[in-house]
Amino acid sequence: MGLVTDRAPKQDRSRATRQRILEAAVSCLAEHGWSGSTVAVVCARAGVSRGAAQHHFRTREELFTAAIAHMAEQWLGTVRERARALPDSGGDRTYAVVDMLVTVHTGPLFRAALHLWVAAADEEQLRPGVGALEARIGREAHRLAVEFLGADESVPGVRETVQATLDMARGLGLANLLSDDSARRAGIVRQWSRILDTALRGSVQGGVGGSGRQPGEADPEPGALG
Amino acid sequence: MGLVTDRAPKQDRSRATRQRILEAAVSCLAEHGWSGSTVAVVCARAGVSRGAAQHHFRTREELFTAAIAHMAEQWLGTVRERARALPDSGGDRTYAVVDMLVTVHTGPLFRAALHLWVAAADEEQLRPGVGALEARIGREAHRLAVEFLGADESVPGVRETVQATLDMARGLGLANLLSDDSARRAGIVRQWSRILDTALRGSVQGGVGGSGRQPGEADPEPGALG
DNA sequence: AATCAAGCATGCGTGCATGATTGTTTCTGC
DNA sequence: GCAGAAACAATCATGCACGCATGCTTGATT
Repeated sequence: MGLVTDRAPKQDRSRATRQRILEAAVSCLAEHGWSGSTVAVVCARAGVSRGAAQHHFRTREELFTAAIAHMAEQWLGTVRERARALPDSGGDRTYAVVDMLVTVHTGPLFRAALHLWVAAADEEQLRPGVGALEARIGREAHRLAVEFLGADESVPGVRETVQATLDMARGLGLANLLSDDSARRAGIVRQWSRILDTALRGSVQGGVGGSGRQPGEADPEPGALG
Repeated sequence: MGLVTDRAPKQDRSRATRQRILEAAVSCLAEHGWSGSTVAVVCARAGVSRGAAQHHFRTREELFTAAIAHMAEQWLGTVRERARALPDSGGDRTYAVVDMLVTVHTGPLFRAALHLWVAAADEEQLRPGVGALEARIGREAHRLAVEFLGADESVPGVRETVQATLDMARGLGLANLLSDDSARRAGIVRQWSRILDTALRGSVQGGVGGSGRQPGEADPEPGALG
């Protein structure tokens, strides 16, 4: 048959090392930040040489662009995994959902994404990739939060309430960066879930200005993951 | 009299350039991030040579340590300035306070602090200084929020509600990093100010687990500024 | 078995940021 | 007015990270 037009990656080893490099990149982002995640550091963590990384990704930017997509996959898997452990219904479920949302914003994946996020604010080369990650993760996070909470977005104010919950989770994840914030966080999660439960039941509703948003059309929500 | 033991900075020019370097450092942090804020860049923005900066701050770390303190001063001034424009009372006041808190988390000062914050998660040399900034700003932010909102922290749950508000503001500030998030933010601020107003009036209260915190003893709240 | 290409490792050159050194101007004290 | 120190400027030296170019190893094809 013809030549190697299909670029068949029959070498399983190649894909394996590629995966190792990507996972090492994400880990290094969480542990050493953006500028600290040099290709040499990533390669050292992956246990390969710099030449290997350069074979798979010509430039550093290309490497982390791929790592961003890798992170999105990991995040979706994490959330779906944790979602199975949620209680079926009742007031406990609201707490469980809020706790889960906040928890996935305090893990290593969120740290990595946060580093990328902040770095992308200045490094122009990162903005497109991180922007795509942000958009995708944000939409998914909001969609899953609405689903898990059983919220009715056709009720005015509910959408904003859910968004506020996610933004608070991001804030808590940010607060957990430097020091262990788990003690303070626990109390906030409890209180927030109470307030959220009350708000979603209809006590605190009301149209938000003249927005008049339809349930279907989503405004982009910034994404962050844990 | 004796020699220059008192280190009297009689040279006004010296203090002036020092201030210019510090302000340039903060601005560069907001615009170029941590690793992008090289001393040469800061000096270029300040309009001085690298030697001048090196005269005032021997090392880069020393420069940004001083810049951190400078930021804290600026932040306090900004908040006090904005606080004077708050309405006296009524439901509008809650909205105005929330809006103000969120606004100061979307400005250049918050961007600079955010960059420092994230950088300090990895750069060990930055942690003490940024930790102090975080502690001071966090305490002040919480104290001012309680004061402006007229919240009664002796009521169980109120403290956590205020903290959650600040964490949400931080999350909104983070969301505003890459893209202009003002439209989405406006709706969230409106909705949350409604919920917060209801929560602070006593509808959504309740002890937070077995924390049993006394009103006086503050747990450290992470700081962020705008 | 031989050959060829992909996967991978090693060494080199360039550019940049930091810190240190030296030189020049400006102010202060006697 | 002069000496001395401080403020500031300019240059040098070291280290690091990236990208490239070369060479070795492994697996696939015939």
